[in-house]
Amino acid sequence: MLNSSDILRGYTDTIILAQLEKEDSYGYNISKTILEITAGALSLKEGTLYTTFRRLEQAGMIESYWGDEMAGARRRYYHLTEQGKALLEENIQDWKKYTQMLSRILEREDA
Amino acid sequence: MLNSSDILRGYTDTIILAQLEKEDSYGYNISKTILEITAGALSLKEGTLYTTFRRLEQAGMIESYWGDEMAGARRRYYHLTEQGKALLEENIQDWKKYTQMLSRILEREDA
DNA sequence: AAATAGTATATTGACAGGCGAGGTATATTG
DNA sequence: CAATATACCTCGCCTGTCAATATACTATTT
Repeated sequence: MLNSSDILRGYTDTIILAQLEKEDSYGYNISKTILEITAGALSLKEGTLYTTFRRLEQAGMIESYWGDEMAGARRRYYHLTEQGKALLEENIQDWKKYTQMLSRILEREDA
Repeated sequence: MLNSSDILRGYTDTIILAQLEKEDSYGYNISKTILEITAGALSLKEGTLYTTFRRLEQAGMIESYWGDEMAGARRRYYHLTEQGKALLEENIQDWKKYTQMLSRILEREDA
């Protein structure tokens, strides 16, 4: 009943921002990276990924540009803006806070 | 941008089940308890609360009965079933797993 | 040369959970 | 008697996720 779609909800933004903090990247790559890190347990589906990019770009959190690959499929790279960096910091703080609260609610004395 | 509604999504069930594991309880009381534990940061809204009760009862995770209060407003108490207890255990394990994964994704070396 | 698989982006409509707004009822206190 | 607190319930909206679908280039196999 607790499924990964609902876990993801609210965190896709943060996950993407965190990836872009390391270096500029593109959809397919971010998607694969998350799959690797989580051993397949968490996957950003394409529909989610690209609608999230649109939302974050419209909000000024990321900027995009086309890569100059001479071979293979074209890639749209994303870059974290200053605003995006600030949002990431905020979201990570919030995440810590909420995790702690859920911990207080869910963890029983005997657990 | 990271709002509590999206954090909650997927966890309301688990939060309610966890409260009912301690003892039978009713909507208004669970709602207040969560507010207290989280110092107001997490609140189960009524719309959410009661639709969740319906869902969990239909799924056989909880059972309800009317309290026998002689005074005050009537209370519908909920009781955790064996199935519900099993689901709670499962959800808590999942929660730990997902938290760990998010931690791996979100926490940077410098953090 | 045709088929298959991998890389890569994008859009659409359906679905489900959370929530605001509305409603009902009882008890207490100023 | 008005306001506040306790207590329950329902309806329809909103938003994010996802399945399905489409496009296009490259490399490898048949």
